[in-house]
Amino acid sequence: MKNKAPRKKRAAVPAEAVAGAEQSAPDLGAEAHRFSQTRSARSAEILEDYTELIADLMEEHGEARITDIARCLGVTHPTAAKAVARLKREGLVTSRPYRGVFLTEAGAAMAERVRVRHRIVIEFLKAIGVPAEIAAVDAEGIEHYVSDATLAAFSDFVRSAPEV
Amino acid sequence: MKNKAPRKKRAAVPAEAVAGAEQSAPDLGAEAHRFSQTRSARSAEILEDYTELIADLMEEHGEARITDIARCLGVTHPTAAKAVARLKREGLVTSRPYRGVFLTEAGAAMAERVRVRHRIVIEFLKAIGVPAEIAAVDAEGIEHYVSDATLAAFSDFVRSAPEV
DNA sequence: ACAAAGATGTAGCCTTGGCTTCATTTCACT
DNA sequence: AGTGAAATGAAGCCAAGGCTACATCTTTGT
Repeated sequence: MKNKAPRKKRAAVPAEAVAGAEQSAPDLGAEAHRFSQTRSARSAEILEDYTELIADLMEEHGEARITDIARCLGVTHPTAAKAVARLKREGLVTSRPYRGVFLTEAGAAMAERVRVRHRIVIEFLKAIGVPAEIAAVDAEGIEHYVSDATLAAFSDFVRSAPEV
Repeated sequence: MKNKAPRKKRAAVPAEAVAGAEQSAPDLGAEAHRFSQTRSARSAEILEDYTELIADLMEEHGEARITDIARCLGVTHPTAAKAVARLKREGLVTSRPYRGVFLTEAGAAMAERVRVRHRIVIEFLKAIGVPAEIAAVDAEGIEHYVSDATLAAFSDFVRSAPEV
């Protein structure tokens, strides 16, 4: 074994002197930690999108079919099927061969959370003057990265400023 | 060839009756299109993160080293190296073996755009009452999904409401 | 000058999210 | 009831972003 423990020599970058220089946390990795969180959110994005969509489809038709899911998301059906398999592994949905997809309790709970968040983000964007169509697109990406604190701020804003 | 052209029978879901039912566009795929855009943004996220970070590091030390990049992002060095290789392929950076990484003009331009956007998003979040540390984390994810229109709205808001 | 430490490179593996192609099952309709 | 279209499944490919392990180059320090 050669390089195991992290050492530092040379012009080791302080890591606080970078990018988020407004923070004073002296621990190496304040930066890194932030990005880690973002990475986690990133991997949850797709799960959330599928879950939300499946909830919508179930509400509309009582079931969500792979083909519909795929069409709504703009992907091919094998892609949707693979994602559903993953959702199943994670315990968010159930499905039987050649049958539709259904949310489990956990899945329904997640869908509800996601839907609420989604709605708030869209309303908020419109409230600050973003055109509805653009708000719809942006919200699709933004929603996955909005923390509870930020969501609360969005919500407060919408409530306190009905028109802008 | 069997299933080639898309046909529809049975209970084909209208695709507008779902999720974003606020739009009236009758073309199949209004939904899908929105998600496609989000997917594009998703794949650009990492490029933007790296580019921005490299700009910061270059500003601080005149060069960006793989190890520093990796540490700041909280990934291992081979991961950073692979990403840099991709950035290089895309013409955003240059590098020579065992030497640092440098932004090309295109890379510097992207970094500048990203930095401006990043700053606006953070200022905006703080302006609506999100605590600074949380704003920093959320901005890291949100920034990649903010359209020009939304960014303008953010910017306007910050200017018109210095304190909240 | 040289040895050790640190930085970089290389190879290979995993997972995920895309895709195409082809096989199989269901379903709607005559 | 039977058939053909549509839906689902299964296999296999690719790129990207992670990782570990190991090899090699540079730099530091004595």
